Amino acid sequence: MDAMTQAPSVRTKKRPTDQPSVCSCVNLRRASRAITKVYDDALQSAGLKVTQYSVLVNLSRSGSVSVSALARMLRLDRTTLVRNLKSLEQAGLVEGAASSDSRERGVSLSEAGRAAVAQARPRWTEAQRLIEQRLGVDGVRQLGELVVALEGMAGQDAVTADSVESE
Amino acid sequence: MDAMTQAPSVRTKKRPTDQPSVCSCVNLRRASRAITKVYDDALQSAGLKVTQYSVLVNLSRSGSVSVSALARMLRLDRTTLVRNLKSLEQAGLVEGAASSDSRERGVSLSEAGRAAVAQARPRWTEAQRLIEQRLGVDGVRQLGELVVALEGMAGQDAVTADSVESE
DNA sequence: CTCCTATGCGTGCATATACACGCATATAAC
DNA sequence: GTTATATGCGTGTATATGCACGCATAGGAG
Repeated sequence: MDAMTQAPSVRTKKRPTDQPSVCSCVNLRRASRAITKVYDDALQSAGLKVTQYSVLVNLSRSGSVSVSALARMLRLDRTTLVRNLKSLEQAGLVEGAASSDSRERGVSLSEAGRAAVAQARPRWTEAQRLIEQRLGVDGVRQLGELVVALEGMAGQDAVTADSVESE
Repeated sequence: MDAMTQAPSVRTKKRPTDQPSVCSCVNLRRASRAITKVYDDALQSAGLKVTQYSVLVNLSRSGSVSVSALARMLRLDRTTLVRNLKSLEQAGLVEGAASSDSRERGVSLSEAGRAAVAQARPRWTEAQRLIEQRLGVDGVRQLGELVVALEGMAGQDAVTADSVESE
């Protein structure tokens, strides 16, 4: 019986028990949801989600960039970024920018966008502090290594029906 | 300059460079997206996403349960689970079940649901193997600790405007 | 029985994520 | 110059996520 959630022990009926899953993916997704809530709560008074803050900060450091370039920076699917940018543009935090290549659509921070980042930054810093306090410097470092290891798995997954059922 | 993505070093222009972000939340979200792709790719031949497989496996272990109880098991927002269940029901993998409490809606695996789990399990196992190979047993264990630490942060966030701007 | 409270459920709304497509343009090949 | 290829973009479709609400019922207080 390979589980998927609660690893061992008994079912205590009510208490969530806070046991990690045996599935690394489920664990990572749960961790992601939990930490996202911490940051989103912190940034709420600035009217931003952490995903939006991430986009804005990157824009503030890169100046005018194409959508694809920004997506690469954020390690985000380009089409996902297109949607994420839409709400930021509607909110007036991001504006269009010229580009040499006419296929490209340049985007950059608006004045309001810069103000939003300035207002949100201390809240983000506070969330960072909370997390480091919780995970420890080592935990934060391990997390960085985790990302690098996992993002390096792209492409050559090779989990075909053959590799599972035949041999 | 607190970054948010690429920590130090130079911008090489094209190579993604695979540097972790300085933001733990961004790192965790990136890791989550990456690992989800590994599992989703593995489960694709079984026609399931890892999120769906997770629901089905939990159902297969719990038998008939209420939506709320299942949400607690999965550490998922109840309303999120309601939507996730919808597609599984439409696919005929999950069916309704009776319940003593008439407020509750019982759900359980259908025969097709059990078959889907049986078909998907080896693929999931293979994905687990891939991940353990990549992260090492230690990495997988640290990941489990990470989840527990982060899910324990619920509630008392206390990142108010005061705690940041005033004091 | 009636009222209050706790619990379970589903929906509206907003955002995030990614794959499959199709459109447009820049570039290289001839 | 025309054709083929590569690159950049946005949309349709499907799923995931969670908050704010409102509805309904179970259980206890009176």
